[in-house]
Amino acid sequence: MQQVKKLDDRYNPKDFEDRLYQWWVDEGFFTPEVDESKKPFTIVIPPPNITGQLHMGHALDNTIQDILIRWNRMKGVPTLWLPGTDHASIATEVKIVEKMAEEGLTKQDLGRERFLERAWEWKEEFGGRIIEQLKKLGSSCDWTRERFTMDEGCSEAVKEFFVSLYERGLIYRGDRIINWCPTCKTSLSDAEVEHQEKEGNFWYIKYPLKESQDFVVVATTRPETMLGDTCVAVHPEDPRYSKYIGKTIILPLMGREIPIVADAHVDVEKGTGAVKVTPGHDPNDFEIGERHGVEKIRIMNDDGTLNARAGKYQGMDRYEARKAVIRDLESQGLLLKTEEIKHSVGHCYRCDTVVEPLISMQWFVRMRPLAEPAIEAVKSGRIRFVPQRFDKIYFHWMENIKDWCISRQLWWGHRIPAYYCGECGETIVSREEPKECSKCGSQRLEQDPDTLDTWFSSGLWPFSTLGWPEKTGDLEYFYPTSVLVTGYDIIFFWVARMIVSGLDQMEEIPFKDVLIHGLVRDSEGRKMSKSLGNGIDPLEIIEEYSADALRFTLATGNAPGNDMRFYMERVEASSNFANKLWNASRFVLMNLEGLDTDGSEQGIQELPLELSDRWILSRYNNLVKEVTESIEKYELGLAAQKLYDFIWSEYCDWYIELVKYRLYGDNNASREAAQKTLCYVLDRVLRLLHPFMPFVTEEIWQHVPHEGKTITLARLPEYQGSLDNPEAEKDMGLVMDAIRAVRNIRAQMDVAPSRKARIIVVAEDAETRGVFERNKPYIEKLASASGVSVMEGKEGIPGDAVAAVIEGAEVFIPLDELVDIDREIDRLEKERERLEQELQRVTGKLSNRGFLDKAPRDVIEAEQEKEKKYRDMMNKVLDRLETLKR
RNA sequence: GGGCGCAUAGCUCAGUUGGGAGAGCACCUGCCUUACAAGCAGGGGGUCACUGGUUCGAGCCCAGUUGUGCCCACCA
Repeated sequence: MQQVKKLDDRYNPKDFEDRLYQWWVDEGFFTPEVDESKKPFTIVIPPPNITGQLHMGHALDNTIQDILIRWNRMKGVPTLWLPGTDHASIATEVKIVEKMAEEGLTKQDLGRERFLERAWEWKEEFGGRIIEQLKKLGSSCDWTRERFTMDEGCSEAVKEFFVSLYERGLIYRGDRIINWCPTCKTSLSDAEVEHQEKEGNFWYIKYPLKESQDFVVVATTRPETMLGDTCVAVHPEDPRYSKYIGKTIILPLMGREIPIVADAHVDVEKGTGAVKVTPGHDPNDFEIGERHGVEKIRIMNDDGTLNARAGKYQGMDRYEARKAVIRDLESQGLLLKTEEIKHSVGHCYRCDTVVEPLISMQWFVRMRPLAEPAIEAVKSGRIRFVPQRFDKIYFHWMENIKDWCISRQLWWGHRIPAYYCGECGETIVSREEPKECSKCGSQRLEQDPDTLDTWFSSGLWPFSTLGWPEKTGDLEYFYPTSVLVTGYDIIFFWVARMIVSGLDQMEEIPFKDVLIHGLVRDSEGRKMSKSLGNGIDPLEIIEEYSADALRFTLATGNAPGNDMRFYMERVEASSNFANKLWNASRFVLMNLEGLDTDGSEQGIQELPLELSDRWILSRYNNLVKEVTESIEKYELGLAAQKLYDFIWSEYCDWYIELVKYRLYGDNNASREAAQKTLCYVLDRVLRLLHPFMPFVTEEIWQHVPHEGKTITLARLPEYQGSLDNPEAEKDMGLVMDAIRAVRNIRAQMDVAPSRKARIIVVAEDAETRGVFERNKPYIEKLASASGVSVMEGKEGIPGDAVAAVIEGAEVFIPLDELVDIDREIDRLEKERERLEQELQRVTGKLSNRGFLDKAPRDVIEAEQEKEKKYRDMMNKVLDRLETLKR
C-alpha cells in the first residue's frame, strides 16, 4: 500500500527534473539486464561532436530516440541506448588551432605530440559538455556503456577495418584529383563539399595556334587554372574544329606548347565547343588528360597560393592570380569577352572556404564493390527507411558512388596504419606497428602522417561500440541494433557508410529501421545557424519551461521526415499541458480520502461502476490501442496528440467533472468506484505518456497509488477487450449531447451562470429515457440545472420553454420571462438549415444506385442510421418552429 | 539537367488502410464554478493550390499545371 502524499501546489519542474534524473542514473534503471530469452531493443546514439553544444537538432533527434527507448523499456524488453561522442577530427582540430592562434602558436610550433596532448586536454575539458546537456533533456542512455570514437576499442576497430579492406584490395593509395580546402589544409571527401550557387564570370580567352595567325577560343570560370593547361580538347566530330585536331597551341602567359586533342567528352553545345584542359585541377580534365597522355601540372600550394609551376604568378593567392591573369590576357588582347553567369561552386562544409580540386597522393576506399550489398540490403527490405521515400536518395547515391578519399592532412584522428620503408620505399599496412620492413628488413620505417576521415570511424559505430573486433557478449546480444534515428542531412555521411561497413565486417545489417527526421527551423522557416544568430538554445527552453515541455513540443505537430518550425507558443502549450496534468493529478490525490488501493485494481470491472466510469474506461482502452499502434509505426506525433486530447478533453474536462459530486457525496460505494477509476486511468495514462514527458509523469506517479519502484520500469498498459464498452460510449454520448445543448442554449440566451434552470428531457424511446433517468445528476451538475425531469411526451411543458433537439430526444429549458421568441426562432432556423444540409448529403448517397450496390454493408447501414437520426431531429425542429410561430 | 518534398482555418501544422474537414495559437462572448485564469464554458472562421482522371464516393489514389523549398550532378 503506497502512502498517498500531496503534490506541490504548483507544477514546478525545476524542483524535480534534475533530482529524478540523478535518481534514475544512480539506481541504474537505464542499464539493461541481458536476458537471452528475450530479444533486445537497441539504439546507438548518433554521437555528437565533442566540439558541439546541444542545439535543437540534437534535442529533436534525442527526444525521438528517448521516446522509442523508454517505450520499449516499458514493454519489458531489455533495452539499450548506447551513448557516446565523436572526436570530429576536422571540427575539433579547427577549434584547437584557433585557440592556439590566440596564443600566437601554430601547429608546427608545437609539433604533433604536443598538439595531440592539447587536443586530449581539450577533449577532457569540453568533450563531456554535450553529454551533460543530453542528460538535462532526460535521455535515458546507459551511461555505463558510454563510448568515444577515439577510445581504445574504437581505435582498434578502425585499424581492423582499414587493414581488412586493404588486404582485400579495397583500399588503395594514389595520386588522384581530390577536393582540397586551403583553409583547413586537408583533403575532403565528395560528401564534405557543399555546392552553392554563386555569381561568377565566364571568361572567353583566345589561345593562339603555333606558327599561325589563327586561334581557338576557350571559355572558363577559373582563368588562373590556364597556367596549368596541358592541352585543349574539342569534339572529334565538331566541324568547326576538325581542322585543328593535332595542331599545337602556344599557351598564353606561359608560352608552353600544348596539343589540340579530340575527345568525345566535350559538349559541342557548351561554351565555345573548345575546352581548356587542366588535368591537375579539374576532375574532368584529369580524365581527359589520362586519355591523351598529357602532363598533369599542379600549380597550387596547400594554402591556395600558386607554386613555382605558375611562373611569374608564383606566390600569389589564387584569387589574386585570377585578377592578374585576366589583366595580363586583356593587355595582350587575348581576352575576347566576359559574361556574367551563375554557377555552383564547391565549399568546405566546415569552414565554407571555396574548395580547390587538385591532384594529391591520398588513400581511397574502392566503394563500388562495397555498395552492391548495401543496395541489396535496402532493396530486399532488410533495412527499411522511414519514411520510405528516403530510400530513393540512398539508392541514387549508392548507385553513383565514387571512391572515397579517406586520408586527411590532420593530426587529430586515427592515424593511418600504413608504414613506409625509408630504404626501399615499401608500404606496409598492419594492425601492429612493424619493427622492420617486410621486404628489405630495414628499420627505417615511418608511419603515414595522415589521419582518417572522421566518418570512417563513425561508420563502425553500431558495432565498434559493442566491442568489435572482439567477440563480446554485448556484440553478440545487441547487434544488429533495432533502429537508427537521424536527420536526412547525414544519410550519405553516416547512414550509408554504417550499412556498408556493417555488411562488410559483421556480415549483417547494422540496424533494421532508419527513422529519418527533418530539420528544426526558426519561426520564419529559416535554418537555425550560428551566423544568422537565429538559433534557439534548447537549454534555455528547458530552463524557462521544462525538459518535458521541450520534448513534447518537438514530438508533436509534424509528420515524420518533414522539417518543423519552432514556436515559443507551442512550447507554452506543451508546458500548459504538463501543468494541466499536474493539477488534474492534484485533484485526484485530494480526493482519495479513505481509499485503500495500490492502483492495480485488476478487478476494476467488479466495482459498482457507473456510466461515466464505464465510459472513461472504454475511452482509455481505445487510447491504449491507438497510442500503441501509432508508436509502433513511428507516428510519435500522432500518439502524443492522442494522449493530449484524451487527458485534456476527456479525462479532465468530462470525467473529473462528472465524478465530482460522487466524491463529495455520501454514497461510499459510488465514491470508491469513482476514486478507483480515477486512479486506475491516471496511473496508466501516466505510463503511456511517460516516454514523451518522463519527468512530470514520474513525479506524479510517485505520489499516486502505484505498484513498483519507478515508472521508467513500469509496464505499459495493454488493450483489454473487456474494457471496451460501445454501449457506455453511446449512452454517455447522449448525456454529453444534452449537456452541451443546454450549455449552448444558456450561452446564446445570455442566461446568467448563477441562474439554475429546470431541465426537461423528452424522449419517446423508453431506453433513451432510462439513460437520462439514471444519469440525471450528470446533467444537473454539468449543465447547471436545478432539476431534471424525463418525460415521454410534451404535455405540461410551458410554451415559452427553449428547446434543443438532439439525437433521440428533446431538451427543454423553461426560462419564462427570459425567452426572446425571435431569437429562439433564429436559433432553430439555423439548426434547421444545418440538418437540411446533412440530410441532403445522406439522402443523396442513399438514393445513389452505385452506392447501394458497391459500398460495404456497414457503411450503408451507418448512412441509413444517420438518415433516420437526422430526419427525426428535423421533424422535431420543424414541429418546434411551428409551435413558436403560432 | 535529374530526384524528392510542400501547397488544408488569420498564423503554424496534423489528418497512413478513400466513407460525415481537425489541433495549437490568434479572434469574439460569458465566467476567478473549492485541480488548474498556465483555467472553464460557448462561438465565428476552410470551393483541403489549379485542371483532368479513376471510383458509388477523393484532402487522401493517378496524370498534368502553377507556386515554393530542398537534395544530387564532371552546367569546362
